[in-house]
Amino acid sequence: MQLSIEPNNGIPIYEQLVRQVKYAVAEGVVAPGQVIPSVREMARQLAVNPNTVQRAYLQLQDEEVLHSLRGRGMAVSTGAKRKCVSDRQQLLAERLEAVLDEAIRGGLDPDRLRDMFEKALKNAVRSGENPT
Amino acid sequence: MQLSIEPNNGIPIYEQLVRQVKYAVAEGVVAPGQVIPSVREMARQLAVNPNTVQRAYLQLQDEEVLHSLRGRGMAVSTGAKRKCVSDRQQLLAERLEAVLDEAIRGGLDPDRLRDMFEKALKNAVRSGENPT
Amino acid sequence: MQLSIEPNNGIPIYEQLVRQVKYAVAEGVVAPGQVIPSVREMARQLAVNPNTVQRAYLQLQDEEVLHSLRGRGMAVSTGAKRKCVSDRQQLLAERLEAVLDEAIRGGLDPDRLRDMFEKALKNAVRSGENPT
Amino acid sequence: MQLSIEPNNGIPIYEQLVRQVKYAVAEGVVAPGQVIPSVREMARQLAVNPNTVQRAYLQLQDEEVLHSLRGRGMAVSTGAKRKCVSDRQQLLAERLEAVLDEAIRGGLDPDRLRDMFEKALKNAVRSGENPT
DNA sequence: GTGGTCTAGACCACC
DNA sequence: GTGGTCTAGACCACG
Repeated sequence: MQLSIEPNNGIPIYEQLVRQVKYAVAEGVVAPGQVIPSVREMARQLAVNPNTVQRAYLQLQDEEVLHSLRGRGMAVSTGAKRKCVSDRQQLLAERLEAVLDEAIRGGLDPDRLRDMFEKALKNAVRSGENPT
Repeated sequence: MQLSIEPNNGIPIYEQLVRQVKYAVAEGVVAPGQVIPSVREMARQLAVNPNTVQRAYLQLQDEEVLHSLRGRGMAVSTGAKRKCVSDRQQLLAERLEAVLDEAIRGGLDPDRLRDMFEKALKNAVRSGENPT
Repeated sequence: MQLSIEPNNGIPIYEQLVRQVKYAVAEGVVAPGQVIPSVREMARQLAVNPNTVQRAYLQLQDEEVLHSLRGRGMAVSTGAKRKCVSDRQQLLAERLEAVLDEAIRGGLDPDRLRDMFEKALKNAVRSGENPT
Repeated sequence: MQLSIEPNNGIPIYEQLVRQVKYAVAEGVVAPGQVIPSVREMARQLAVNPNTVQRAYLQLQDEEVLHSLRGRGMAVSTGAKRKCVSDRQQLLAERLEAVLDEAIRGGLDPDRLRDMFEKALKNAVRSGENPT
């Protein structure tokens, strides 16, 4: 599991960690039952404060994506994959709707938005193919 | 010009004000040269601290959307309308692309996204017609 | 006496009036004893609030450049010309020194400043010859 | 980095702070990447309200001289030094020209101004050597 | 009346 | 600890 965080991009680091772990689970990069890197190890790899990693792991535990194996670390929970997949979809839907909602309230019409959507989609796909 | 702010929705009040004034200018609700409500008046209407309104107006002044008429109030600058319209479009495009970018990186395919887009768009339009 | 004020250039309007009247006196455009336009007339000509003109005249009275002739208006005082000439020079010296002082404290060396002075002087002379 | 502010000299405190930080950056007193004193620390040192310091830092952030490191403080941005050096020079040139412009319009001749310049320069240098 | 500045003190999220 | 936001209330200059 290879995570990458961008400090100071506006999104809290712990939040970036939470999302990326969820993505990794949803994509099957880490399978239920599998042990993930320790707080210390992860903090070292990402050059991040251990407190920050701890916070992310705690939140993932609250959301039942991870559970702790006493003395052995944190492991992906059973059922986490299904949960992450549907979470991802719902979160995305909410964010899309929030953006569109503001756009509509801001006076843009749906057809105009569809154009912008297709353009943005093309950019996003391309940048996904040629990661910076 | 009738603004509405939602406290505690995560977006700072002054930022909400900035956006809404820009939208009002973009939509022509207030025309260049026109004087907008005073800091105190706006603060009273929105039940918000005058300093918060002041901060929003100050930022709009920095962005050359407003300018102050000494002793008479703040007025919409010439050229502000064009600026606000293009700003709105660019901001929206960036936000759309950010969401889509993350979606693509998160493993969703374009057709799936198009579906979600249409659904979100329908919701947004409906909530725009029946404002909460 | 032809004055011109620029609203919203940062310098208070009443201050611009004070300076310009002093310049006019220093240059001999208006002579001691001569009556200057009334507050109302001046305010009308410059499209300015009469209170603002009043304030400027009051200050000029305090500085003994003008004095009021009961029922006939304000007139230039005897000795005002000499005073205005020397005031102008002293004010200018102070401002020059303030700028240079900050420049020195800001780390620029005298030779560098001399260059900038000559360049600025050339610009100022040129813009004085071809008034905008 | 040792700043000093003069309350009630007409220039807003936050503006004095902005200028002095820029000077410090231009002079290399603080290098890009370096973390500057926190809002609270600076406020304590200068016996000024933290909000006032905050406002100055915010403006410096808008001008891309500083950027915030979440939870760690404010740091000087890369490229800030070059920017500050050229800003300083341009600002000074503008102010010099403004003063000279008014002097010319006020009827003083260039040679007279050169004399005044040299005298003011001497004073400024001396006061720079024996700081009050 | 207007905008502009400043103080005092509070709460929050983040590291 | 840090920066960021907000409130409350004050004073000033300007028109």
